[in-house]
Amino acid sequence: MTLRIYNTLHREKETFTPMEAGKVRIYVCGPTVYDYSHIGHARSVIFFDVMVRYFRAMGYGVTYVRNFTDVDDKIIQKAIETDSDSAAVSETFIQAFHEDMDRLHVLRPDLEPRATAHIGDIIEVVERLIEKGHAYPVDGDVYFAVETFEGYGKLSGRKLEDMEAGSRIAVDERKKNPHDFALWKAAKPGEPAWESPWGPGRPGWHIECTAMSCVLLGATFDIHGGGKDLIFPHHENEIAQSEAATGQPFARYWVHNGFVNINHEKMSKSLGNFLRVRDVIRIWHPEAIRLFLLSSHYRSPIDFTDQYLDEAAQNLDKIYGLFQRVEEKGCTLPENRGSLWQGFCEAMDDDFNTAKAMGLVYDAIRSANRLLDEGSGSSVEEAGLLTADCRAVAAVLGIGNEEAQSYFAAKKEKGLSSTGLNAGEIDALVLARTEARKQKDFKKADEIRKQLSDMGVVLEDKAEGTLWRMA
RNA sequence: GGCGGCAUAGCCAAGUGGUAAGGCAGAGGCCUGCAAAGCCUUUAUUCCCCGGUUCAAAUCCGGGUGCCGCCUCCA
Repeated sequence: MTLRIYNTLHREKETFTPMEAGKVRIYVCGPTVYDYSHIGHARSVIFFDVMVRYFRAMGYGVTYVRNFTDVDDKIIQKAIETDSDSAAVSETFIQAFHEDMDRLHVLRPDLEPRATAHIGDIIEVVERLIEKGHAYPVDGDVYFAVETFEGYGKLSGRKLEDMEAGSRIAVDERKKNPHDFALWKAAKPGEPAWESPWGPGRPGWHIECTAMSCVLLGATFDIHGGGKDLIFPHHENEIAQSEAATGQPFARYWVHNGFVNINHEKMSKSLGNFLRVRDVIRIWHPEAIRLFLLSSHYRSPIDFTDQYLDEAAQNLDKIYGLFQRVEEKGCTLPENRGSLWQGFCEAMDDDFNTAKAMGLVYDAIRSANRLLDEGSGSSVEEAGLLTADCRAVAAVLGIGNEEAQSYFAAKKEKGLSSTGLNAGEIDALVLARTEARKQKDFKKADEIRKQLSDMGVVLEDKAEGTLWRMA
C-alpha cells in the first residue's frame, strides 16, 4: 500500500516517501494566540491530528511539531485593549486553546514551540540571511529581499511581476521591492522587545516557523501543513527564508486544508459569524463535530450549519448504538483487522479521504446490525469482527473515546438539564405505562407515551424493560 | 488585473476512462399491542451547458455559464 498526498507545491497527488524510512517529520502552523479558537482552527487541527494518528497506525515514528505564535501585532493590540501585557494574553489563549482541543480529543503534538522561546534561533537565521545578501536592515527593521530568491512564488504559483503590489495596502518606501517582508521589527515604545544586532525588536511573523522547524526537525523535513490561506504569503515566505538561509530544500510535502463556512458564508470578523470551539462544544458532542469535519475531504470547503451538525450527531448515535449492542451481546472483539480496516487504509492512502472512509464505516455498521439481528453464533462473531474494525477506524478518526453506556447516559443527562425535566418524574410515568401495558390498557399506555413524547422523551420497549431517552 | 478551486439526487457527499459509495430527508415493508431502535426495498437511465478524443467519459481535451477562495491579518 502506498500513501499518496496532494502536494500544494506541485499541485498533484504524489506518492509519499519519507526522508528516513519509517519516520515522518511534520510541522503544522498553529494559532496566533490572541483570541479563543474558532471552528476553522478546529478543522485544521483535527485534520492534522487524524493524519498523525494514521501515520502512527501505519507504524511510522512521527515527530509532530505545532507552534504557537505568541508575539504579534494582534496580541499586542489585545494586550492594550484588555489592559494586560502580551505574555499574559498569549498565556491565557494558549491555555484556552489546549482546553478546547483537548475536549475535541485532539492529541497534543510532540512539540509545541513558542516563538518567544526561540528568539536566539530566530536572530541567528536573520543574521545568516543578511550575511548571504538575502536580507537588509532598515532603521531597526530587517527585510527579506524577495528578488534575491529565485524560487519566490513557487508554492503559490505567482510571479513577482504579476502581483499587484500596493493595490490594497500602502507600499513602504523603504523596501527595495514592495513584496519584501519583515524578518525583524523594531519595537515601538511599550511593545515587547528583545535585544538584537539591529536594536530592540521582535520577530516578524514568518521567521519563527523557519527557525523553529529547522532547529526541531532539520533544514529539510517531510510535511508542512496549515490552512489554505497560509499558502500566500506565509508559506511562500517561509520557503524563501528557509531555503535562502540553509541552501537546502525546505518542506517536501505541503498540505493545506480548506475553509469552514458558516451558513453558506465566509467566516469573517466583519460578518461577526466566528464560531468559537467552546461555544459549539456546548451544543454538539465533540465527536459529532469531528465526524462532521471529517465527512468532507480536507481540501474542500465545508459548510457549517445546525442541520449538518445534527446529522453528524445522529450518525454518532448510530456508531455508539452499534458499540452498545455488541457490548450487550458480550461478543469479543478480535485483535486482527478485517476488510473494513483494509478499505479504510485504502481510502486514507488516497490523500486522506476521510469522507470515503466514513462511507465504509456506515456500510460496516449496517452489516453488523444485520448480523446482530440475525443473532446466530457465527453471525454475532462476524459482527464482532466488523465492530472491532469500526473501533480501530474510529480510533484513527478520534471517535469512540467513551464507553457506549456513558455516552448515552451523558446524552440523557444533557437532555434533562437542557429541558429542566427530572429523571424521577419520567421514571414514574414510564412505570405507570408499564403497569398499563401489563393490564393491556393500551389506550392509557399510549396516552402516557404521548405525554412523554410531548416532553421530548422517546421510549424504547425492549425485552428487558422499557428504556427512555431524550429526543 | 494576476493566480487557484469547485459544479454529482430534495439536502450533504465520495467517485480522474469501464457503466453512479455513503449519510440525512421521503416512500413502502419486516419487527412491535402501537411505537422507538435496527433491518429490507425504493428514491440520479445520469453527473452545469455545448463541442471533441475514445470501443467506452461524471471522469480526458477545447469552449461557455455559474459559484467560491487567495493576492491584506486569517485555519
